[in-house]
Amino acid sequence: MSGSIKKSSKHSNRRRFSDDQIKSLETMFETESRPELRLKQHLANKLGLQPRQVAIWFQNKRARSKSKQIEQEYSMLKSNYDKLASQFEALRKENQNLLIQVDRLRRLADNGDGEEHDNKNHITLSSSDPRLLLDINTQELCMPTCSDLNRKVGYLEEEADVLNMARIAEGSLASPENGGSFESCTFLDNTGSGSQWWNF
DNA sequence: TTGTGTTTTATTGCCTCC
DNA sequence: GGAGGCAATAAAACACAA
Repeated sequence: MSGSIKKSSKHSNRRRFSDDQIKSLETMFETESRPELRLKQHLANKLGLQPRQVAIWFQNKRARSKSKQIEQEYSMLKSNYDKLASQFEALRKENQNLLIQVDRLRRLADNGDGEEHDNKNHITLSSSDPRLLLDINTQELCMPTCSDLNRKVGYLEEEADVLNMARIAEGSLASPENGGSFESCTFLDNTGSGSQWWNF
């Protein structure tokens, strides 16, 4: 009871600082946020305030400044987080679409429907490109093995013979360095696991 | 005018440093 | 142990919509 009255009387002569006082305090705060006692006393004399009031003003100002800084850091972190979240979402959707495609291809492979089986483990993704194989078990793209390509090469050789015959008929043979040569394929550098099918 | 939310000044209690 | 800083809080002053 008496406490509140006492407190009330304590604050009875409180006044807000004038604009000039605030301006001077702000200016000083910019150069020194924790001024020494002597500087605070000098500032108090200059502004007609108690040194204690100046000390408290700097204390409160530091608190305000700190919370403002925390607010700014928070909004920056939130903005970064939002960016990452949207990137993650885009990647997630892309991954989902790819999984759907893999699933579709696997079903086609299971049905033997349109896709060509090179052996029990692989299907070709493109009838025009024998290098693209999908491993049915791991769902990963992989390099063809010897057995994968044996029949494919035979098929292409037959096709090439037919073309050559046609060109001979037209009087123009294809140059040896042109077209269809497996040796020119850059992906050979990446083959591993003993798939040295290019020795054929 | 008044109720309500925000800002500013001031107090209190605790902690650290010398 | 005293001085000074900080966090939490009180309360006065202020802004503003209804």
